[in-house]
Amino acid sequence: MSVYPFKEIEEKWQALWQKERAFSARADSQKKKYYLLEMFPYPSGKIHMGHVRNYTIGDVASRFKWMQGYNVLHPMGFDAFGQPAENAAIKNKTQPGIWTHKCIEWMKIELKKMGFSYDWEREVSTCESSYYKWNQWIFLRMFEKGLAYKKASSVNWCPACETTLANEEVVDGGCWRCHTEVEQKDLEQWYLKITGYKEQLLEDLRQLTNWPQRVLAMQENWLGKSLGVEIYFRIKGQDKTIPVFTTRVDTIFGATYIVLAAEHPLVKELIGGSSQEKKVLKFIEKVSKESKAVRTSADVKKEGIFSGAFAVNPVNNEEVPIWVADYVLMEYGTGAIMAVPTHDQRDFLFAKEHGLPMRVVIESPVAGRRSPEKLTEAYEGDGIQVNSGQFDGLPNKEAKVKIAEWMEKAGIGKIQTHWRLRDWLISRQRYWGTPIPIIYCEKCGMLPVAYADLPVELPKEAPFTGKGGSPLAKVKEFVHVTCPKCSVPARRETDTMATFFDSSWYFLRFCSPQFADEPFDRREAKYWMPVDQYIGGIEHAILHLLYSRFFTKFFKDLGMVDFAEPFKRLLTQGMVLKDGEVMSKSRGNIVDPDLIIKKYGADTLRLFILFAAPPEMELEWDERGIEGAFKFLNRVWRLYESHEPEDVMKSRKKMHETIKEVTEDIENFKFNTAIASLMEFVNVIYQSGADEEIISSLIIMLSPFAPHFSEELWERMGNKERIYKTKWPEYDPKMLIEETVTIIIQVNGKVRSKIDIPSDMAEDKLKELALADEKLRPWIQGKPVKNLIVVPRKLVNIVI
RNA sequence: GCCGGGGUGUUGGAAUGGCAGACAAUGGGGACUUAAAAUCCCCCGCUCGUAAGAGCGUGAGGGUUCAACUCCCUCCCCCGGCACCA
Repeated sequence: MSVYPFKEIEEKWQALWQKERAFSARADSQKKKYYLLEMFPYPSGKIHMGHVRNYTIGDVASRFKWMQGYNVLHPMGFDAFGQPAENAAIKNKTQPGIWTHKCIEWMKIELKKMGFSYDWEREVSTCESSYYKWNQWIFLRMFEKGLAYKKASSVNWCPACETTLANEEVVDGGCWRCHTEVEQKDLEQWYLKITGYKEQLLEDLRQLTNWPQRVLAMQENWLGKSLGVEIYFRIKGQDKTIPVFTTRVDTIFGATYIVLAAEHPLVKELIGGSSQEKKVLKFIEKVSKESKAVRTSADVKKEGIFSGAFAVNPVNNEEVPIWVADYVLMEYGTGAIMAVPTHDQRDFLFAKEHGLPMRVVIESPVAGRRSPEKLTEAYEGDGIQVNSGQFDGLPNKEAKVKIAEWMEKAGIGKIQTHWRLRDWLISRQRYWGTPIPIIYCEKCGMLPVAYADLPVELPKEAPFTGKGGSPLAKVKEFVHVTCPKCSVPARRETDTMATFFDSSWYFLRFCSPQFADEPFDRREAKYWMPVDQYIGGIEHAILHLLYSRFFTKFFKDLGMVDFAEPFKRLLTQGMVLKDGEVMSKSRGNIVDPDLIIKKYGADTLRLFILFAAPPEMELEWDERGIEGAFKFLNRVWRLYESHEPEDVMKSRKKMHETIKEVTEDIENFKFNTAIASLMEFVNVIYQSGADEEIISSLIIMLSPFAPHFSEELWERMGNKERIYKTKWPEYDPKMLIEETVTIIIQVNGKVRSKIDIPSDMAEDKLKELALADEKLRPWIQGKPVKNLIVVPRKLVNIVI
């Protein structure tokens, strides 16, 4: 088989692009900028198909924008801090820094083999002190503003990684990295007050019209804003109230008892001296030994005990018993609930178990009025208010608002907004991360490191073992400092920052990667930002994208940027599957991109991965598809070797059509159909021949997809200028106008005939022709024509 | 349960409300070849039919329309996010 010499060609052009600094970008206010960014990788040492897909999608867009005359910023770097490097270093008895640098070098080689058009002069690695210095700088600014703070609380703890985790890093109750079940631990830790931006984070989602719906939905879910009412239940015979929180204030008239969490501080006061005291205390002790998981598990029976006290429902002054139960948790809401057994399934089960009263207050439009005794489960749906005083007869959704407003006015409740979002825990008890720039002095307390003293360098060596707390705490030279205020011996903070801190602003650093005064040069950022197109995996839909949005809003408040959202458009590419499953080491179904490059070349791999599915959809790996892409490139290669200038009118027309389609498709990231159009174009050229112009346009349009291949043919055709600098072709709209068009003729919407007519034929004439069509005779003969619809240049529908 | 995205040939996937299945993969046939591979050309949704052709067909059922994969309603299934959050 004679195949084109892809190996030589690819090596040749990769070297030339590098030598010519082909894709280095410079801010230029005269030129329209385009900032194209793909999520930078963690330097594992090897690229996988997910990277190949992500970066190929970006590369096509980048090359296309260059050719359209944009000033393109297309940088690449490495998210280089993090646990895997530390674990690998432990395993291989080396230093994470050494290991990481090696990985970066290997990875760069692989990325270069793919022919990606990066501006390598802007490369950054987050593990360099020239980068993490600015993490510390940002942290200190946040500290000044009260947005970085330390507090003791119950935190997520991964016992395998021996470190804390942010809420966003807990997936299905397990560590996002190693899936070990996460425990709760009481620790004093550093937090970032992301909740200070919750309203904006939610509000600004509406600006992000070019983000995928599902990402917006996931972020909205995560922020979790819910409207509710805090209701005050007076305790009978006492001058105290119990606040409860509800999102279903429409069911308040059905609240027949209230429940306190076992840990609720009021419990002990309520039972003091009562006959119930001993029993309740015993119950509390029992509950305190149960884990949260058991208490909130759906299949474990809810246990509880009557406190002996009563409260008064403020809407109807009804006395209701106060219970203590395990299914109510102190962490949620106020640690106390109003129980509406008819309209909340948890309360229903509890009430049945303990023989508590029930009252229906919302009538289902389907089932109608039912007595509580007949209920087999709570009705949690919508309906009409009953037994609800002046609100009877209202739809519950309406009543919800009215009741809330009425209660607030009467001073018996307060409308409240609850959020799911919690502050971001950033302390990690690991070595390979940015040191938190804080000093503790026995006299002066907690002090920030002075800006002039940044960076706080991560010591080159530390006794990291993955066990036994922060490794930095064991490095004496690191820990022991003198207090910057009073000069007595003091010690440094020894936790490091979560690595998501590093990646929350790297897109800004790329604008001015060597800038030495601040994290980024404001003027450069003003020119390049926001990112016009961001591309990455859906797995970052919450974590990284939410944190980056938060940082951007913070920079805006500091006056460092003048925009609130960092990423204008977002594309989340689908995963690469093999045999219907995600490619992963543990499944053993990985296809190594390097082997494919060796066998077929990078251009073939790029072409296949773009052709096999639209970017945002899952892609099933198919070796035969690779063959197909390879065959296509060879077919184009032979075309160049032997094209004949025959009667090329047909090919020329097709050329203009193809330019239109490919241009529009690339703009809309529909690369699979863009490639399909190019294949059609080649098929037409095989039939009808081509001249220089036609071949040139084909090669140019192919170049974002298969850049080495196209560059080579372009040169062989005698062009001096590189193809990556060539102007993207434009089509002539006149060439798209057909002289004759095929008209579909339908009878009652079914295709019965087709005719070719001059495209400028008058409508009346067309109608006449259509009605006279021989093929239609059996269908319309003897039947009156009721209606005749003509869609110009497309079809005629005869309604009979 | 709530929110979001999907469901089209043997397969990956195409179709501003206007010829369903572009382009490819698989399969079949032909040309070239001593032969094979490669290459070039042709065919390829299902049913009936020698054929011409007809009927059916985009998860199911309704609706709107001259015309529905596309818009509306009800339902089923798959994927993802959130969830005993009061």
